[in-house]
Amino acid sequence: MQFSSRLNLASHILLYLAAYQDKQKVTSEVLADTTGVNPVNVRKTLCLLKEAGLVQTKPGVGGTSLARDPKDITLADIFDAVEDKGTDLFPMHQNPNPNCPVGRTIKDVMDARIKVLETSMHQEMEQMTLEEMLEDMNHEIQTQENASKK
Amino acid sequence: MQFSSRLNLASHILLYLAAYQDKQKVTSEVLADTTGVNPVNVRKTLCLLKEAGLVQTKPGVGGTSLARDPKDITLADIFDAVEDKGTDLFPMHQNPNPNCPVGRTIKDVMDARIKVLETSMHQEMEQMTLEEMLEDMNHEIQTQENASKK
DNA sequence: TTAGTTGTAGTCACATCAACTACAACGTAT
DNA sequence: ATACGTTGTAGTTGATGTGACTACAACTAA
Repeated sequence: MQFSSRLNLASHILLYLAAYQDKQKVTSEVLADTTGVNPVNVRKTLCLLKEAGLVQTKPGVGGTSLARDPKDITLADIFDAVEDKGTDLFPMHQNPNPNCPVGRTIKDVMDARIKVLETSMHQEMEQMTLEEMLEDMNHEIQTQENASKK
Repeated sequence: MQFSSRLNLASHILLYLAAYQDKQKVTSEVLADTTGVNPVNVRKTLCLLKEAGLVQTKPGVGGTSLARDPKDITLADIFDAVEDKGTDLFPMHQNPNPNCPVGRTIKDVMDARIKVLETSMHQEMEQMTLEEMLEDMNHEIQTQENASKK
């Protein structure tokens, strides 16, 4: 019915890094605090981001930082890093009847269309950079601060 | 991580109806046979399709038929009928820290982007009609038959 | 009244997810 | 050298969702 919350979690982590990595050491404990997610799960997600070349971590000493400039990280990169590419977005029911013409061809008919949907969604995500998201976030924070001053 | 198989199941059912409803009485047993899915679950999906005004069923006597012309049924109609519109495609992690500027704003930043993705996918689905899918399927069946004759 | 069907409640097994415990491996500071 | 804080990872637990299935009331035509 839906994806895991990992895309949102990973985006949260990367935005936090973009905003704070120069000001403090960002450990999995720190990220667990801002995200409200268990530090172990933070580390699991960090592993996926590291494998995808989006962050660097320092074993032993601790701390994580972005491996690329925020303008060179897109939501598609994050999606590909944390979502399992092997599983279909819309899974087929398992045993369509091969003796029925419809049962025999349904998979091909649906797969072609689902692929279009996935490609379209992926292309949209490629247009969304972390830098842009950071700007949006800062603007949002400004708006909130101004509102609370009044 | 993924949707249920209901979109594929519902599409299978509607394609079967489009192909066979004039030739035979299509009961949930018949649909269970072509889809390989339990008749009870077929009926549950049929209920959703009926509520959405895509099919008609005859209680007592039995049998299901399309309530609209295949060219007036899109994949978006089917999606809306069987997928729960209340739940988000990408759920947010539950407890982002409200005392952290990033935790406070992450939901707004992500929601805006996810909405773009969902809208884009929905618009693609609106372009895909059942009639078109039926043509594709018939073409596929033809291809298979020609291949097996040789 | 009988037969076949729909509509729906409820159980079961299984898979996935996220929280969590536990601990080995690592690197720095003292 | 060793103590400390951290990462990386295995494994358990509880919650949730899915699909197969049983059971049965309600319905309609013959």
